[in-house]
Amino acid sequence: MSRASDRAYGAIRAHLLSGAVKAGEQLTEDQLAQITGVSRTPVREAVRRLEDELLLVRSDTKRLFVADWSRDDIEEMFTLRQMLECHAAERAAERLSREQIAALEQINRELKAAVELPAPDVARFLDANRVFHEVIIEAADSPRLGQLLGRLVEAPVVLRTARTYSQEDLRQSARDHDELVAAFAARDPDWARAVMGSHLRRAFHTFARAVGPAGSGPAQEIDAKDA
Amino acid sequence: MSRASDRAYGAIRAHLLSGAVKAGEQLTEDQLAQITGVSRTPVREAVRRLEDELLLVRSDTKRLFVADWSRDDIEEMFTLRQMLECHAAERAAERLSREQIAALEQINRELKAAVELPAPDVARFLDANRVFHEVIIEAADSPRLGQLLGRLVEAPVVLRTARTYSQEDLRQSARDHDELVAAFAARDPDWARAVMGSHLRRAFHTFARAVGPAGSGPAQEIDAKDA
DNA sequence: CGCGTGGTTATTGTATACAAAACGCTCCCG
DNA sequence: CGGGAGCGTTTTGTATACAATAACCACGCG
Repeated sequence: MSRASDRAYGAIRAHLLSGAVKAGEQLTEDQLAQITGVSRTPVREAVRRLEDELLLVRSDTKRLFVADWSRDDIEEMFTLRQMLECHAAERAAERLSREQIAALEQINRELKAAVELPAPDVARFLDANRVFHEVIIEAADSPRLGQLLGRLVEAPVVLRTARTYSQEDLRQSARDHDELVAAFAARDPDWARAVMGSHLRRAFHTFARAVGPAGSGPAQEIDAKDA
Repeated sequence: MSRASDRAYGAIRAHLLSGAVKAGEQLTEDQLAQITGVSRTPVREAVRRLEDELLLVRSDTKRLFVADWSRDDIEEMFTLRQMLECHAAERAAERLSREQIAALEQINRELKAAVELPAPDVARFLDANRVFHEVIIEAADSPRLGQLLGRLVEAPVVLRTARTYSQEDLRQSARDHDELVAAFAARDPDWARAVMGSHLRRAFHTFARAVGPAGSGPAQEIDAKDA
């Protein structure tokens, strides 16, 4: 995409995930323009993308806030993601080339390496994890499916709560990926779907544990007052 | 939303669906600004929304074109919509109030009236149909689900091929809606899901029939040359 | 003392001018 | 005759100034 609006997007996204701003906090386009070093025009474009990804939300009167995800919001997101990504895994099982399957194995080796260093490197883990899932979605060969999933996987919680992963959580993810690869190699769509389903559902519970039991967690109030 | 960008969105959308422009044709922001009577700034915002809804697409070098849906694109869209809207129907069956179910009955009466006039009034039919589905999605109480479905149902084919509906097609839709209402009244999520599934899958075949057999239909080439 | 009301400031929305990039054409060279 | 480099034109991207709207605050009235 365009240079300035892309830089703005990346900079704002990094700023949000860095934890420098609290959920529910108000932001202004001017602030973001200063932070990113570009004018408000590309900032507005970047902000629209981040709104689509639900990292930012607007109040009823157009004021801009950092999104605040409740536990129910997270569950809803994972449910939708599971529905779509199981479908993707099914299609991928029928379409992945041998080379792509080999690539997935390689990516998962990298992922395991990130888990097993003296201490797990969560950033590297997340990166490999993201690429792994992207390859599958790509192989599903359904552009709109990819577009819809793009929205969901950008959820803020993913990075925010990353550090609450235990090493055992990470290891289990790697094992899930291994089994996914096995399902792909066997060209078994049902198997792939099932593994993806449990993989994502477990991921939800890992996140949910960090946020708290059902019914708790931040409330998504955007009254423009409680900023 | 904002006044000018909203007017631009509506005007451009109407312009696209009016058939005044051919699929695959190139558009420029200036043209659209003239048509809509606002400056390029709100036009660009409107265009971004229409890109999200896949009514417009951009070439790899940012040129803007009217989207051209192949038969496979349409099938993909319906498959995703079916996946998501079946889920919505399931949730709605557990959540619809008596008042909402009564409202659905009323909407479907309106829909039947549109079908049975001396000649069917397709515009009225589509309007009632849209409202009917919106009520269900609303009742599903899943904001992101609604957001995702919003993308899909805006597909250009819906209005473009509307006139290819036979009266019998419309009557069958009305019967499907009746059965959905029955499933909701019975509070039976499985029933609701199943009816919604067949309803949408049949709708796909109705559309596909208009476009032609598998493998045919426009190709989604966006090489910026064939405009 | 509560609460609406007017004015003031902060924030978002729009228009316009300019910059950057891409397309298409011509012309030149092999 | 084909291909590619250069240049003018078209189209998109960005900055800035201004307009419209919403929040805030203080004041006065009941």
